[in-house]
Amino acid sequence: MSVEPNYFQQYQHADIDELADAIGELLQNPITVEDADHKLIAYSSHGDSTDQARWSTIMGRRVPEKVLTRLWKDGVFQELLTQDDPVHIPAKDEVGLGKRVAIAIRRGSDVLGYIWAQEVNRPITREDDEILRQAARVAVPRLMQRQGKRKAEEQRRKEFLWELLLGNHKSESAIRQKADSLQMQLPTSYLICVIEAAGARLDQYLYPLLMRDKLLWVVDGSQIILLIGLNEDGKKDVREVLIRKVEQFLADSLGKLEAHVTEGRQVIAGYGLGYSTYLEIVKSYREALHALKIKKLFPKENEGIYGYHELGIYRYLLQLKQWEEEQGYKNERLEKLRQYDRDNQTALMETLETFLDAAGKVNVTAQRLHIHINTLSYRLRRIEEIMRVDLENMNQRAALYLELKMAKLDQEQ
Amino acid sequence: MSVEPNYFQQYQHADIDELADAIGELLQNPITVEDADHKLIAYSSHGDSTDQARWSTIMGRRVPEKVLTRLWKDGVFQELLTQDDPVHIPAKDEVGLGKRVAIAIRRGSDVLGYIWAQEVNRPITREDDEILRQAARVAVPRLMQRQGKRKAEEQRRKEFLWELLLGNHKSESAIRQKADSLQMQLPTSYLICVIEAAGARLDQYLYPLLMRDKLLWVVDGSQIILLIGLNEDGKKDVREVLIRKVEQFLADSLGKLEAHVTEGRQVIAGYGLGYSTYLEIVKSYREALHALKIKKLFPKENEGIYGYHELGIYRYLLQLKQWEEEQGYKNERLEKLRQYDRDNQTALMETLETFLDAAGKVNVTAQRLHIHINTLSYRLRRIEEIMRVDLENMNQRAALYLELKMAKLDQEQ
DNA sequence: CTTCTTTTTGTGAAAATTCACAAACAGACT
DNA sequence: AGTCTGTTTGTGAATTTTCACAAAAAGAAG
Repeated sequence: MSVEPNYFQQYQHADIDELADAIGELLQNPITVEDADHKLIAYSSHGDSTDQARWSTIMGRRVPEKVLTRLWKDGVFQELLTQDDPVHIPAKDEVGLGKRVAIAIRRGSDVLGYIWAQEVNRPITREDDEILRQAARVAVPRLMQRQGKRKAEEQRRKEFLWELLLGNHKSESAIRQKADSLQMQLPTSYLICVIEAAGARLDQYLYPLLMRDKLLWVVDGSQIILLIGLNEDGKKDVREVLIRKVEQFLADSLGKLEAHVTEGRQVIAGYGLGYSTYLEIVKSYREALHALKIKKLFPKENEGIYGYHELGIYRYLLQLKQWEEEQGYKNERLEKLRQYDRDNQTALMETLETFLDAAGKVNVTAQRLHIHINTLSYRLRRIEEIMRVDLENMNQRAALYLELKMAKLDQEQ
Repeated sequence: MSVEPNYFQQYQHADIDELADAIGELLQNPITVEDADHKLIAYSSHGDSTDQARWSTIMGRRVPEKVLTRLWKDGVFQELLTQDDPVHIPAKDEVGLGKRVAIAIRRGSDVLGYIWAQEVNRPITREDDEILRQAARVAVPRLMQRQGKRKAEEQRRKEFLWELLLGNHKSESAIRQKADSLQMQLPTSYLICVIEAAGARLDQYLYPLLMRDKLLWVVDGSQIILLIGLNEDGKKDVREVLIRKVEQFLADSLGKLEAHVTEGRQVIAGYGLGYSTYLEIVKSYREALHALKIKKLFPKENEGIYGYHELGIYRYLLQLKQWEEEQGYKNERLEKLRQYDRDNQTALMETLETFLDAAGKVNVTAQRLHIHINTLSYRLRRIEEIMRVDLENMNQRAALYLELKMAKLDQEQ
């Protein structure tokens, strides 16, 4: 293996624009340098032939939204954010983007910006990768200064989010003012989503997602807390559709995440209701945490469910349980059935739970239990006798359902 | 109408035994005088021919339990307690009771005791009634002295019960001691039952019941609070059977009471769980009151239900409602359905409630609503669309059921 | 081993549920 | 008046549930 030359030795202390020109000379192609927020930082002056995307970027001092969206969609940024090597990108004519190569400028796990090299004068091959790698390294100190400010601001924003989550602010207008002073534009509507992973570094894992949607987020131990905006354009219907869209999106990506990361460790997520005033962020946060807690306690029962409002009776369960304990209420019916099961080595409790879970449908229940329908019918009659309940009565059935799930709380945990 | 003679003019200040003899002389039959607790107070010395019942009463200084039970069963005491006239009682040979006439000795609404006149030497006719009426009046002062003591004791017992109900005692042994000092034998197990009637004088109405079972009771405004004993003879099974018996009895008599007294005013009743230690009497009382409260709020839903343990989900409802309010949770689903009903003049809410109440049975629901089954099926599909719920899912169904009943709380009240 | 109780499975007929499809009706809007 | 939408009712067939009755299997108790 040959020793690679040090392409940018004389540019260690050069201006960032000079660096762009130098890369452009080496690759014989137009170069653009952006920060992590895709704001233009420098560009090579040499190139005369360029594409629509680069032209718009330079004129607007930022990469057009349309282009960014497309690149996120195609997974280009996901690649850039997770690897050190340059990424070769085919042309995307619909958004006026010619063929090019890009590399992330990174320091540790932080991405400070990107270098883009367009392919117009000559193709950029794998041999050129080292040039870009070195260029990315050399660009780091230059971007650090900018990043420093951004980081500090980011930090202050995160602190502000914590204040909001903990309910430290007492007036909506004060919140708006502080948000303005931090140059944050709070979404008109929002919800809080909390994701928890036992050992994984979630923020790293979620980086593409966080960057793409410019989400406001903070980390708390093994949890990451996201503020997700629901910007309503106008009518109420729109807002509802939007919420549902976000819910859909969350359910999708959280589902994927769960499936993806489950290499030994567990990922759980939950989100609260959507609100419009930021005094209520405390509620959304509390709701998200509650959903998370319930999902930990009843993983199977709440598979595919993330929203607090979707929890159904589980939303009440902990509260009810606590209340029962305070009152010192002892539920004899369930205990009697459990005792019967122990004495006779039967499975009436399981039968009852399956039956209730199946909303009283006998064939479903029998199938799930792998028993004959008449066996089920016999068992149900037996259960009614032993517990003295009427399973046809909705009040009793619902109460039993609640009691059963409550009982599982101290049984399994 | 002829003026009745004053039969007992010279006995106004005579001894109670002399009075018994005097009545015996007038009626030419054996006489027995008892207090309200059926303890023997006096008897005529004249008679030589007597029956088994009277003999046992005199020898035991109290009317045998067997005889009392029979007389309660046959409604004799109910008559005696509620009317001023003598009651003519046919012979009840099975308990060794010959034909006789009895009258209550009463002062105001209080029954102080009874005069019994056996019919052996000559029949006692309607003409003799006035003799017994006057005798009962003359006997009053004599019984008052005894009654005075009894009343004071009764008063102290009632005060003690109040102390128990309010949880003023901190140790079980202290409770037992005080009970002993008041010569009360507390049942080994018990439960608290509360009956409420708007305007009626319940204690008067329940007098026969209270007297018969020697229940401990206190009055609180329009409520009467009963301590009902569950004396278990031995095994656990027995206790359970006993509790069920008492429940049956309560349900029966309370049902009758409700049906009977509903001349404009409402009678409601509820009872708590059965306990064995008297520190827990507070719980049973609170439970009884809670059952009462729920029955007021949901009279139809809890018709024929009196026990706290039978309330099902209603047991949780108030607590949950309060929690929801504290959390500031707004239920949008139900509101949406209500709005739809308003906008389109439909009855989806009623349909949903009926469906849930019928435990998801379509034919029952359709019948109750007087609609075609397909209409119901259409409406249910509509409800699922509008509310975005899956009525087949037990969790959602139960949650909806709870929410619906909770919503009724602030809707109707 | 027999007897008794409890549990499981089977059969068959009546009743209820589900589903697809269609006709009729009412109200709102053009 | 015609159209559209939402609602109600009807029909019929496949499927499911309910109920009564009975036979078999398993385990405990004598």
